[in-house]
Amino acid sequence: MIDPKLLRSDPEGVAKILKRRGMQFDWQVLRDCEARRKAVQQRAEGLQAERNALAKRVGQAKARAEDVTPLLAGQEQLSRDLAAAQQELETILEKWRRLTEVLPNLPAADVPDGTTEEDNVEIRRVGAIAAKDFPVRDHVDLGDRLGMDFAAAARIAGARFVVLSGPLARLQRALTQFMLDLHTREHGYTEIYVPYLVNRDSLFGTGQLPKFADDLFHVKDAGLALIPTAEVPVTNMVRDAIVAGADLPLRWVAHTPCFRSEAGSAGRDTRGMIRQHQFEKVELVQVVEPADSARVHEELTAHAEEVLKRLDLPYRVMALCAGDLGFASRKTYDLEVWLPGSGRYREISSCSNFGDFQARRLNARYRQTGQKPETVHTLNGSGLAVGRTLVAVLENYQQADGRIRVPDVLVPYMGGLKELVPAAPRAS
RNA sequence: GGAGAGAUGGCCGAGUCGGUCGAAGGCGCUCCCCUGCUAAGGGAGUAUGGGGUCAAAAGCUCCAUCGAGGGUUCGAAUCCCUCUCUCUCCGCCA
Repeated sequence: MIDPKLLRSDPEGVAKILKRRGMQFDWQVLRDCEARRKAVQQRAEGLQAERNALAKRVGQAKARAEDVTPLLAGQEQLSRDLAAAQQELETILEKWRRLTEVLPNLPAADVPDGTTEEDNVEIRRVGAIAAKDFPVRDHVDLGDRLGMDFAAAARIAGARFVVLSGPLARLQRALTQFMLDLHTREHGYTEIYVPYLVNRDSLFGTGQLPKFADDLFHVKDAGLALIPTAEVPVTNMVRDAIVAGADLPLRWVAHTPCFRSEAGSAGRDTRGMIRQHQFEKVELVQVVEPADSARVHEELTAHAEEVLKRLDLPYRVMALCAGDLGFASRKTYDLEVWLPGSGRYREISSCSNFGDFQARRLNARYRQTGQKPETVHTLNGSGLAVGRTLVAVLENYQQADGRIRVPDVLVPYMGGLKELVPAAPRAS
């Protein structure tokens, strides 16, 4: 939610900033709506004050056992006027909500200009891409005899699911454990376990609703949806709360499955584990004081990068341009890992500073002792998307014979196993 | 799933037959006094959001909010309805 005070006082200025996202919106409608709101609210509140004063006089008269009928004369008209004014005000407020809750966050000043992915700016590249002296395979080919089974998943559930078995299942668990341990032991995050089904208010708070309902799996009977990311339940920890200033920053790390309908991406990334309806993710969330959020955004990104560094996976950091920013974000860095199988970098983490945008929708505040409550800032980032990390490990650690070397940091998590060995080709 | 009880300010908790209740009291917190330090004590203050006034802040003032939504009424924390959540007992169960 954009600060309503800003929206009311300078809708044109807001429209100008949102234009950087490639977004046109009719700010004059907002301005007119606001002008009417002010007039009607004043009228409605004036009538309410009148009614309250009358009720008070009636009460006092009754207490003195006086006849109250003369006082009640004319109140019918008042009731009708009041009801009409309130009705009108409600209509205007509803319109205001409808117009403003779909407005995305304002990009930070240092977000690069641009309209599409193509305009994102590479900030840095880390890790050398190892030259292979054999034909590289992608994770689907490699996984085929390691326990990656898309056919079984299709039978069980449908397209865009996968079954992992044996060492691959364990590798996924190892990656998860490694990430959780790194963030809890070295980066100061508290591990948190949360619901995987969330209600409408939670989805509204983080910005998935009302605009992006189609991206979710809904459990209609229960009025709930499967989480598309742990960001939703974790960030909602502070919804409708006033946190003590001394308790900030809040830092949480959660491992959850994520569920996405991928409506609108039919035909895209249909091969392999890159784009699934269900995938595992380790998510970092921070709730901080406004003055800290820009710095924390850099730190949180570094925390996610550290996972890639320790896995020795080559990656680059991209600053998203204004046109490519997510709905709720004021600034985002994407981490893209090198995938030899497709010869390109692929997003494996997205680290965003939401400023006060989510916090406003969530009504999430903090209070310094003796001060007024103030809106917090929220941030999050994948640390990392586990499924895609698994893909990256397979493709970057493959050997000429199809074996996968286990990254050093994962060996303890694999019970000492140093190599994944493909099963012999099936005799058929 | 069955039966019952409840939801009030940062926390606990009172609200009588609906009337001057944004709400007693306590705890906590803030400031001041007292005190060699600590402990104890005395005093004052202490919900949130919005509108108006103001250059702005302070102040003043108005409106809303006693789980949420609707209703009855001149007037609802108090009465009625629906929903959500919590608790107790029984049943079932990972």
